[in-house]
Amino acid sequence: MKHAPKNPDNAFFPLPCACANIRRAARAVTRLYDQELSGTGLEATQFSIVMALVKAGEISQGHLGAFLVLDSTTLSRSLRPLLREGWIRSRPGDDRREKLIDLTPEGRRRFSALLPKWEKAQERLRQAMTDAGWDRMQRTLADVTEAAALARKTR
Amino acid sequence: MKHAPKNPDNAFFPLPCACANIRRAARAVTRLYDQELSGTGLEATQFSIVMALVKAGEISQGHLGAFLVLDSTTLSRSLRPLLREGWIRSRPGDDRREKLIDLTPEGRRRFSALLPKWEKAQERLRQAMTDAGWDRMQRTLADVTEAAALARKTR
DNA sequence: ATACAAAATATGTATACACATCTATTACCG
DNA sequence: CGGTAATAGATGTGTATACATATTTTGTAT
Repeated sequence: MKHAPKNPDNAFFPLPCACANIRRAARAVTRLYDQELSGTGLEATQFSIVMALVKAGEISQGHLGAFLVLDSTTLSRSLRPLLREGWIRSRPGDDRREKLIDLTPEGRRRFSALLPKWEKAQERLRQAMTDAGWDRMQRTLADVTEAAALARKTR
Repeated sequence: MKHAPKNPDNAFFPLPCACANIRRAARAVTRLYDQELSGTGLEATQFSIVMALVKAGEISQGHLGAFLVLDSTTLSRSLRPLLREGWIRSRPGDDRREKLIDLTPEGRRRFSALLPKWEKAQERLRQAMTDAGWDRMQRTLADVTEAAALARKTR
């Protein structure tokens, strides 16, 4: 039969460090969403990028990075798989330093097709929390993102 | 003189996706802490690991991973820089499959020495939020970590 | 005692992310 | 207009992270 793992405990003692806590939470949530998105061709990160593009329409790499709080040079490489797999396309802007990113029609279609899987992940998380907890979370994440971005610039 | 960047807007429209939001928030917070920790020899992630070890004392790689919601195999490589730089040490456990991780005395000392920098980061974030917001955040992060871990296993 | 299942970690592979630095382009100032 | 500073993005380098797979060790059923 199966042996019990040595560590059955399931407690996530909060650390005093907000950074440690939020990173840990992000890993936990990412794992859940990735479990659901597995096999769709998109993982959590790229799903986020595509979703942002659905909202934003054609947008420069820099603006996309600013919105996602992602270094724009990081996007240089993060966008590659999406380009390779035909989700997005790019063209130079009027300002020829800029690169404008956009979804392909095919990317838009595929995104719609996998929305149900995303919703399932979202629903699973939601149901593991209270409604109040969920709302608090969304509000808090907006707050802390704003606060951290502000504090960093304020330096 | 300096030209204004084309994108002065500072709004982080929340996305419907909790995963996208928490990952974005984690990036924003990590950047802030890294700014403060810069030059200390530890970045946010490794700081978290060391802090966890301060709390936990000697602990197996697997248990450490469980606590941090980090795949234990990921730790195989994440611990390398800490070993290399003398923050931690390891030895085999009684169960010789296990590897027990512990801080070195030197690591403990260095950690204490850089605590003020960490506190400064924490303080900067805190002051960019309300007290209520801060408390809500800590509670929420505990909630969502627990919920995500639960939901994932429940599958 | 042996055989098989499960656990702990290591390694291969791919993506995620930041910062420093480099290049090309653009903006501004005199 | 010409020179310099600032921006947008690409690339080098190093860490972060997951999962699949391989290896070693341990537990358990017969």
